[in-house]
Amino acid sequence: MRKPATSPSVGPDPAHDKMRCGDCPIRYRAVCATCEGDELAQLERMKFYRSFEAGQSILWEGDQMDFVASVVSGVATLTQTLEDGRTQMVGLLLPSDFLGRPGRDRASYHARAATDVLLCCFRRAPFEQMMQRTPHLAHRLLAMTLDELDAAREWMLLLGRKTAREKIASFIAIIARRQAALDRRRPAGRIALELPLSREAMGDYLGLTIETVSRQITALRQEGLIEVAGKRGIVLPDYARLLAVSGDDGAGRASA
Amino acid sequence: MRKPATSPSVGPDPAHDKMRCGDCPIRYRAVCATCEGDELAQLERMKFYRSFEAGQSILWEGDQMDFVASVVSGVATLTQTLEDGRTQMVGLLLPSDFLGRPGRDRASYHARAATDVLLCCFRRAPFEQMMQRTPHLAHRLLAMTLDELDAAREWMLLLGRKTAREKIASFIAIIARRQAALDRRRPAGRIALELPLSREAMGDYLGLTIETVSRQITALRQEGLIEVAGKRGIVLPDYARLLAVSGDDGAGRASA
DNA sequence: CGTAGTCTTGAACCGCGTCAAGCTTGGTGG
DNA sequence: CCACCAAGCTTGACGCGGTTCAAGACTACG
Repeated sequence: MRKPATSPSVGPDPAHDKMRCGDCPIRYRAVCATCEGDELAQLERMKFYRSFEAGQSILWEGDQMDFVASVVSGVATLTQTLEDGRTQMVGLLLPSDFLGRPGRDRASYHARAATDVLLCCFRRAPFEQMMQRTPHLAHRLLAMTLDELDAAREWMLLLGRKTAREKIASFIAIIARRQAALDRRRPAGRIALELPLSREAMGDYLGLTIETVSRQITALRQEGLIEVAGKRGIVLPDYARLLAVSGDDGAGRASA
Repeated sequence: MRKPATSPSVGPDPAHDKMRCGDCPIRYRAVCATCEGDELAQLERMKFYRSFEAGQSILWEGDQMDFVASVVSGVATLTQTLEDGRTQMVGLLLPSDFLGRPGRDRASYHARAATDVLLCCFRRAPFEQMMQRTPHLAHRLLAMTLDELDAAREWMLLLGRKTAREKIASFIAIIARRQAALDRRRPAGRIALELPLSREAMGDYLGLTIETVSRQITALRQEGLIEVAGKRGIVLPDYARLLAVSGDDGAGRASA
C-alpha cells in the first residue's frame, strides 16, 4: 500500500475546539479517566481535535507521529501489509480506545477511519512529560495496554484456529458485546446492532476473503442465527445461540 | 485441556536463593533493568526462584496468581484452548520476558515450560505496591508491554495472511533474530541455531498441524534454504534468502 | 435512467487438514 | 549387547474448506 502523492490532509478541527473535557462522552473510559482538577486542565491545554471521514487515512506506516489520541466517536482500524498487498487488520479502535505509542515517534501501522471519526489528540512531547510526573496516568495507560494485549491474544486464537463460520460468529458477538458494554449491560436475548466495518474490512479483520465473509453471513442468515437488514444492519434473535457457534465458551474477554 | 488431579507441584527453588541481582544474566534486560541501589534491594527482598522441567505446566488458565516473574533462562509458552481441544499459542517468553499481569489475580492463559525454565518471581502484592511508588518501574513495564503488543500484531499478520511455507520461514527467522540479539549482533550470513520448540509446539505457534510443519521443514531443507541437524538443530546457509521467503520486508520488528 | 461501489453467488482449483503408516531416537530390561 | 518400546518426527493418500476467478444483483447517487 503506497501513500498517495497528495494525502487528504486533515488539520485541527476548530468545530470542536470549544469542547470541555467535562462534557466529553468518553470522559470516564479513556486514558484521561483517572485525571481530575489540575491534571485535567493540563490535558485540556495540550489537546486538539481532528476529524476524519469514513475511508480516510489517519496515519501511514512510518509516518512521523507528533501526537497520541483517544477515539471520541467512530471506529478506526490499524492494518499491516505484506509486500504483495495482503493485508491484516491488527487493531480495531472504538470510542475511548487509545491511538499511538508514547516513546516512539513513528507509526508502526496504517491507521484509517472505518466510519467518520473524531479524535482527541494530545501533542506527544507534553503528554510524555506529563506521564513522567503523573504516575497514575502511566498506570492507566498500562492497564489499557494490557487489556489490548489480552484482546490481541483472543484474536490470535481466532486467526489461527477458528473456521470461517466461527470467525464470523465471533466477530458479530464481539461487536454485540462491545455495544452492550456501552450501555453497561450484558448482551442477551434479541439484539440489534450495526456492523462498523465493510465486508472487505471484516475480511481483513478475520483473515478471510471478502467472498468467504459474504458466503458465511448468508449461511448464518439461512440458518436463522442472524437476520440481515441492509448492508450493515444485523439482528440477533438469540445471542446465546450465536455464541455457541463462535466456538468460545461464553466467558470471552475480548474488549479491544 | 484439564488440570490433572495431581499437578506436579514445584515450590521455591532453594538452589538459587543465594543468587544476587548483580550477578543476574538478565540484569539489564528484564523489568528490573532500570532499578538501582535501594530499589534493587527492595526487589531482592520480595523475590524467590522457581524452576520447571521441560513440559511442566507453570500455571493453568484460571489459577490464582500470587506472583509475577521474569524468565531468567529457558523458554515458556502461553496457550489458549477452545472447548474441543484446538490450541493456539499466544505468547512465547524468552529470557528477560515478563510473565503475569499486575492488577489481575488469575491467569488468563495456560503457561508451560517449553524447555527447562528458571523464573525469578516477585510476590504480587509487594510488587504492585512498589510500582505505585516507583514510577520508572511502571514505565519500564509499560514499554515492555507495548513491545509485546507490537510482537502480537506481527504475529496476527502471520496467522491471518501467511502461507504455511512463509510461517515456517518466519518462525525460524524470528528465532535467529532473537538469538542474535542476545549477542548484540544483527543476524547475517551463516547461522546455527536451536529451535526452542517441538514440532507440535511450532504448530501451535503458527496455527498449523504438526504434519504441515514437518512437510514444510522438509521442503525448505530440500531447497537448500535450511540444513537440519537432529530434531531441534537448524543451520541457515543464508539468512537473507530465508527472510525473502518469510514474506517480511526484512524490517521485521517482532521481539516477544 | 446510467454508472460506480459494494455485496452476493457460482464454479473450479488447491493448500492444508485428516487419517494412517513408517521411521528415528533414546531409554529399559533381559 | 541387543530386543523391545514409547515418543517424536516424517511421509503418503485423500478430501474438504476457503481462495480464486468470473458474473450478476443491489443500492446510492449523478
